[in-house]
Amino acid sequence: MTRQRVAIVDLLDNAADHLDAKKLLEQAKRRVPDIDKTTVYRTIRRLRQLGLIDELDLLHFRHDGHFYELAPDKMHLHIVCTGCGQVREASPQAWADVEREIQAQTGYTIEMARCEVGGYCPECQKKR
Amino acid sequence: MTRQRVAIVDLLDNAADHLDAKKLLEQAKRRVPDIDKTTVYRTIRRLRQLGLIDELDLLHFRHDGHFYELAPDKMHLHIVCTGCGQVREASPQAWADVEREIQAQTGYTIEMARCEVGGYCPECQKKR
DNA sequence: ATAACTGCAAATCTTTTGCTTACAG
DNA sequence: CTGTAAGCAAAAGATTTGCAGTTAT
Repeated sequence: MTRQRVAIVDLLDNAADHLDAKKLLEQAKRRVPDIDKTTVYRTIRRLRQLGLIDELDLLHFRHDGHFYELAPDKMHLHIVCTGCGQVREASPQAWADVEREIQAQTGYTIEMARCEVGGYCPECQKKR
Repeated sequence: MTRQRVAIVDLLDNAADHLDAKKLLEQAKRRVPDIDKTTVYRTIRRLRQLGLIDELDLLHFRHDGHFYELAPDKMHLHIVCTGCGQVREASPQAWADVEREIQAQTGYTIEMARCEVGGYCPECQKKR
């Protein structure tokens, strides 16, 4: 295992918010100053192929690139505040039902799901 | 209303599958041969700002760009077959429940949602 | 040893911007 | 007329590829 990979995985593991490739690179540089963006992208791709991380867009609220997070064992929903851009996650209570219904309706087996919701957080609702 | 806009809106309106900017350009060229990609992108942006079309990624199964569809009145889920890439839509039955639960859980008001699910369609399940 | 991993530069792809000309109301 | 839209070329941002040198096992 190389130092650069350790750094990237570690960052994803301990990230407070969702990271995109640029932030990942910036922060990894603190640990491995010579790390290149290519390595970041290559590592992301591997981890994604292995199913270890998930890719998000967060509704492109900030930019058109992608964000990454360690693949959770349970499906969850990302909710982006259209006012302040803050991202929250809702627990997957309802998801099991949705999944069952989709399977019944379409005959598909569900392997993965990305659900991104936009709305106003309680604070931003007051300001309107 | 310009000819190029009519062409683009018309294509989105009558599209059988989901279109990305490139396909939109190709197909619009049949009607307005000199139309430029810039016009396509600008029109897409306007329509999106007006809330008339929705942007999808379809889990980036084909590429990292975006797909567009006329904004439906009811929320629905896109389900992409991981085997053959075919896209289906599931009706929004379950969505109302999910939405209610998210609102209760987080206090957010929900303005929009994009839900993309990956799995295997019945045909591809047989082939495995 | 040797196969996998890295950095660097250049290429590719999608989308945006600046500017000048053309068109619709 | 007058503002809005179109086309063209060039720029910008995200991601990938080719290649030669380096590192882990």
